[in-house]
Amino acid sequence: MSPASVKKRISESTIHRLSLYYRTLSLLEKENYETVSSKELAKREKLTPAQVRKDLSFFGSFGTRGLGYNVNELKKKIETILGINREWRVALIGVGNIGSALVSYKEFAKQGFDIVKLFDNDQRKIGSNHKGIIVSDIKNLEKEIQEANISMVILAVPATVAQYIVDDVVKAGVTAILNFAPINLRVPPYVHLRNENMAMELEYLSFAMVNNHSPKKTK
Amino acid sequence: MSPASVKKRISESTIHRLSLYYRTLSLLEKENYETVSSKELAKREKLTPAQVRKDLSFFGSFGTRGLGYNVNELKKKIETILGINREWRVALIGVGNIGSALVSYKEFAKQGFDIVKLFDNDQRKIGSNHKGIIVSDIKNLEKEIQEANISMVILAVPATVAQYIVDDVVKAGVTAILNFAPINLRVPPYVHLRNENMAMELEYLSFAMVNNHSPKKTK
DNA sequence: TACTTCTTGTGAACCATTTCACATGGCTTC
DNA sequence: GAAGCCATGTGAAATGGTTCACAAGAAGTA
Ligand SMILES: NC(=O)c1ccc[n+]([C@@H]2O[C@H](COP(=O)([O-])OP(=O)(O)OC[C@H]3O[C@@H](n4cnc5c(N)ncnc54)[C@H](O)[C@@H]3O)[C@@H](O)[C@H]2O)c1
Ligand SMILES: NC(=O)c1ccc[n+]([C@@H]2O[C@H](COP(=O)([O-])OP(=O)(O)OC[C@H]3O[C@@H](n4cnc5c(N)ncnc54)[C@H](O)[C@@H]3O)[C@@H](O)[C@H]2O)c1
Repeated sequence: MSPASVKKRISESTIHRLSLYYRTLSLLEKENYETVSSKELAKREKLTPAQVRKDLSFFGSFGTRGLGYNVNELKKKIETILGINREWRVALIGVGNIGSALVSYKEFAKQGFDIVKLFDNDQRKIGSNHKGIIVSDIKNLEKEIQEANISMVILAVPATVAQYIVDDVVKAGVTAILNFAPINLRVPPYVHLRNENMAMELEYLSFAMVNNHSPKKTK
Repeated sequence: MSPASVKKRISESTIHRLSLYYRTLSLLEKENYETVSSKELAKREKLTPAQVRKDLSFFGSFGTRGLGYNVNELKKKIETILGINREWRVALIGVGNIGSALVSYKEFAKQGFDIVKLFDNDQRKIGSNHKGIIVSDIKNLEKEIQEANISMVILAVPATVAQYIVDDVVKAGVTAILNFAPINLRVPPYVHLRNENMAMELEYLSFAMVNNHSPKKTK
């Protein structure tokens, strides 16, 4: 048993798998499963039961020997671990092709990621209404981010301007950024940055095809 | 020296890093760099020089001792390794929010990923024109995929129908799929499947914020 | 209560990836 | 053409992640 207070380095893979478990547990809940074993969970994710148990064991012991895990209980535990048992106030910057798609996506809000602010620099877009949110002028970024109590930013602007905007976003006090621009952004060490890079996934597929690379897992 | 013919298990991380090197080499080329050292490349990717050299060494020896790598030459080598020195004919299924964004994205074509077919089942979308491509009826999927010589599919349909469509796509002979639906798809072992899951990245950020998790690298 | 069955939680073993460290060899200068 | 410099390429060591294997606990049965 390792309580949450004990600092241990949790690997990126473990966190990603927790996301997968979470999604599957939501499904199992809908299918009215009461309990689930590491074996069953593993089967659904194409992992080993030991992997599932080890992942969970980093955060505590949530199961019952001989029985498995209570679906609803484990789901709530993972929500707490991932920090999605709360609202995250998110701003989206760059209401273009990909930005608009993301605003329309309702699943984010269901998981606690509430897009409450939109920013752009295009006069035709500023003031327009997207899913009930009025697009703000990027000029007011710092002020409005602070007023709206934003803690995460989704960045969907052209790569050429991404670094400038990130600098402003960091100045405004935001410490978590999901970036869609295909560029290496510089941020201070205390800022959490993730890059979403679709071209990279296509390139991986291309490599796999050319080399007949048998994949072990799908990310 | 390990020639391309020698089969060796290359890790997913290595392939992803090759994508990063590729992007940086393209930039360096524009900045008129003639050569680049593993040190410089590593600095730009926030990796170690040894990591860069080891990654490349799996595929051959492309550098010159004392000098570094020729930028243009290495870029071409990586293009060959990744299999992006050719055209991939891609079909996109589901011309909704995210699908439309992807069709408009010109960078894919620049890297050899040519979206040449669109499919949907919505009568209002079938027959409409997106960036010069007429949306086809999903009913004709198999026939049109084969006629158009498609080898990759981008799937941007609701999770509820994704498995049915994947089954048809596989039947049509496609062996590479990039899936945006948040669901575990079943495919035969010879089909390459990658999942793009944005919620997972937000959840990672959430975890990192809550746990003050210092990231080592950004994916 | 004793016995069987089932599945967790976890050190230890195993395997993969990253980093180290240095011999090697090309390039330049004198 | 010898010497010095520099950065590659790569075995070996170190680190990190996954799987094994089993003790132990919970539930059901008799
Ligand atoms: N569209 C895709 O499918 C796709 C796929 C992968 C990556 N991306 C990346 O995502 C980013 C956005 O792509 P897109 O296709 O949505 O582009 P887009 O041009 O449609 O949208 C960019 C938006 O950013 C806004 N913008 C530009 N400069 C700005 C500034 N200084 N401040 C505020 N807003 C500004 C523009 O007005 C526009 O609304 C790009 O970096 C692109 O490379 C897009
Ligand atoms: N929009 C986003 O930002 C976003 C983010 C992450 C993941 N996703 C995922 O991407 C997928 C698409 O999302 P979206 O927001 O673009 O949804 P959407 O509803 O806008 O688009 C889905 C498209 O698929 C088409 N479709 C539905 N059933 C079909 C069928 N049987 N055959 C062919 N076409 C069919 C619809 O007509 C529609 O055009 C979903 O699985 C969603 O969960 C979307």
